[in-house]
Amino acid sequence: MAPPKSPDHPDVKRAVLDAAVAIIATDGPDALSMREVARRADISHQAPYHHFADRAGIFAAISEEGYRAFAKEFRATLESSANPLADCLRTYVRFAMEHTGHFKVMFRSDICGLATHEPTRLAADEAFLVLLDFAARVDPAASGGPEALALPILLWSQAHGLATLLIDGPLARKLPPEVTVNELVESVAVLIQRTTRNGATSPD
Amino acid sequence: MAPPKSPDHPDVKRAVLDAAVAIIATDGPDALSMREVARRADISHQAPYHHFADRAGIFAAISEEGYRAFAKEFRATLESSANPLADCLRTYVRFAMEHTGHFKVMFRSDICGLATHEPTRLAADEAFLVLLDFAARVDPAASGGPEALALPILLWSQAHGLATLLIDGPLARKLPPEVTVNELVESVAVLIQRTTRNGATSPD
DNA sequence: TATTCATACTTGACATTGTCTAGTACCATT
DNA sequence: AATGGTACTAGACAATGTCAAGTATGAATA
Repeated sequence: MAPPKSPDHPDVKRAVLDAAVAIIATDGPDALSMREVARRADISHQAPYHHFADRAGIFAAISEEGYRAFAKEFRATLESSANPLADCLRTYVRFAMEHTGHFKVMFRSDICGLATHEPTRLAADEAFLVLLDFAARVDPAASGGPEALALPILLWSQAHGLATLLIDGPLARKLPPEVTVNELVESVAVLIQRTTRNGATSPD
Repeated sequence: MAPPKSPDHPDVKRAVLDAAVAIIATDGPDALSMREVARRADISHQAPYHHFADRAGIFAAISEEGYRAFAKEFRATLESSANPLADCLRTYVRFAMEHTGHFKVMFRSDICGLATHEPTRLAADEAFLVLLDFAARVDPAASGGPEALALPILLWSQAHGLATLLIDGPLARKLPPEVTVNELVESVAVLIQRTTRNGATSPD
């Protein structure tokens, strides 16, 4: 009846993570308990403990997964785009909206597990490298010197601010359908492009 | 039997705070629950809720109290001392050891209530001003300019590092009695004094 | 083929926690 | 003397994390 379960097919672990991500996406990380996760995954209340030590373990796994997925998607966009600024902003926002559960954990420093979970930290480092590449692509001239972090941080802040406002800020309820979200991202990208123009590699 | 209880004698509120501080000092902030606090204070498990909304409310009150007491003690030391660097370091460490419960909450940004509790933020601001005065006293020349924060932050870091190592770090268990703590602080003060000498107001 | 054994999971029980509700004592008004 | 608000007590409840014991399954060994 049920799919086969073996160490090679750890679908229970997957189910736990999926349930956790779903809970976090709708009710936030604070609403997550081991028992609630088990209930949603339709397993016994003890099953999650065979894969994760505790809540923190689940959070760490989710953020690790999130960092990896983010780095992958972001890099793909970066490498295939002729207009990295607009496309990467779009990717950032899309990631936050499509992986809200991951996103909400990744940037909560108290629960993301960066300090405690080694693989999570590695995944985050990798994601940060992609961000640096992105900034270097936007303005190669600014990638040297002591203030090399200024541009990546600015770009990151802009994307992150827009994304968080959209997924759980006041902006989320002020916009009707998803179509307008794309348009919004589009126009914001144009604005950013304008303010970053001096020194940036403009294709014209 | 019991002392009189009135709005002017809120000894229950005091008892709650004292019990909470005691718990935190020995077992850390995470060990604090509303019921445990009530148990220690020898009151009903609901009594704390008449004075504090929840755990966070207690934490905020404790850190506020801590910031105020710290500012007071630190300022007193600063104003009466001929050798501010050594004396203030001593005061910082003494405060951390005598008010460990407060201290452990004051510097846990996730629970100290700085972001949510207005009076707590005000108390913290006041304490920070005293720190700036201290740095200005150590080296008046460094108090102007854009990097005016460098010295206060350095001094703060030194004192804070020593204090935290002493109250719950590995250093805490490697030192036998309290007498040697004083000697340790003394010798560290000498070292700091030496490294801060250039530009500092030396009394000789 | 039968035995052992570890892993993955279920089930039940328990103490603890936060919270809701109702009740009591006291104090100040009126 | 009646009223009403404040400070607190006391009991019950659902939910959580955790401990202990049991079951199934699949691989290793004999």
